[in-house]
Amino acid sequence: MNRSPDDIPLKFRDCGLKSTPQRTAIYQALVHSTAHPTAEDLFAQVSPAYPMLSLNTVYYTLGVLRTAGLIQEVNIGHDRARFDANLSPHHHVICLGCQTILDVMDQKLNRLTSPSGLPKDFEITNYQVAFRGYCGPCRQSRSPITTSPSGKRPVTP
Amino acid sequence: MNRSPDDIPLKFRDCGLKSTPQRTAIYQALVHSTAHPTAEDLFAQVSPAYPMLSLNTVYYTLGVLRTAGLIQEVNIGHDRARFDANLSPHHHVICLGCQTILDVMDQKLNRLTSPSGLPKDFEITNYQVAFRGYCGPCRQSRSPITTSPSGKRPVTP
DNA sequence: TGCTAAATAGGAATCATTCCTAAACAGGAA
DNA sequence: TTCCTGTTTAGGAATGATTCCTATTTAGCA
Repeated sequence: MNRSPDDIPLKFRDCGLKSTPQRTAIYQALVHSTAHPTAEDLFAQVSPAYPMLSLNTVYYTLGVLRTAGLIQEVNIGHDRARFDANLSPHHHVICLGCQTILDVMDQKLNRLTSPSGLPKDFEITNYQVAFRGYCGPCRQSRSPITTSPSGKRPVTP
Repeated sequence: MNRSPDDIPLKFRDCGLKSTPQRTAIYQALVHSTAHPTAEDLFAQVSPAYPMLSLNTVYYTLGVLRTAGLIQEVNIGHDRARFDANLSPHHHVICLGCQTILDVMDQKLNRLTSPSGLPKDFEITNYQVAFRGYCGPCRQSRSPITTSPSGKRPVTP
């Protein structure tokens, strides 16, 4: 029996989730994106095909998918949640200018050893490296730094 | 001339910031904490000494200090911002149970090389490793996993 | 000592996210 | 196939962190 990795309804059933058109569309949009979209982004993307779709449903669905382990939440700031259907071990590069998130699949980074000086009973389940900086276009338009208190600024660790 | 690292008004002036009692108290509270407090935490901590203090001022002050490079914002989720006055290169261990953040000063982690497969013109200014898992107490009270859609769950990278 | 721009406090506004609820629906049982 | 039941959906309202607006106060310089 041949189960394609793109058979989303099947994947849902494997996780004990009901398969609905909305749910499938939302998950599919996320799987086909590398942009780490927000709930609103996904809503905008799926809405045309499902005019009755509610943003609520997007949030609910993302919660269900995350709980099922089919997607993960990526945080680059505290402002809004972004999501990623890429479950293979990977890390992120974040542009502080345009907030773009790029995936980094670098095997070296997947072999970091547990850090020293940790409480003995702390159990690490996973880790992620977040590289921050500026992409080409943002580097250029960055000369006149507007230093408003609200403006984000890079701080070297 | 001897300038103590604890002379906060002096440090403020060095950064071109005015020194006010509220600002000093907020910064001092953050410097003396390793708990990565939220704005509200700091407000609660400083409030008793400054009953007229407004939460607004805490937010404004944190923005100013961040822009000045005296503190950094730490994000463990998108829910609320947490702050850190520890500017030496370090990383974080986050308990997914109680949301505690521990500092990790591990020299090995400060020598990661730039990841492969990055656009040539991307300029990395800093990076941070976030280890996630469960501290001792939270490991114990975790056996019956309540899998509600809203509940956070670890996802191995 | 006076001036001026920055800082403060308070209230209102914003916006992502969650909560609540009734109607619609998927998937198993009969 | 049809029925039943628990899940999912949509919409509206609520929540809560953060920001905006503004008048008053204050730090630090001339």
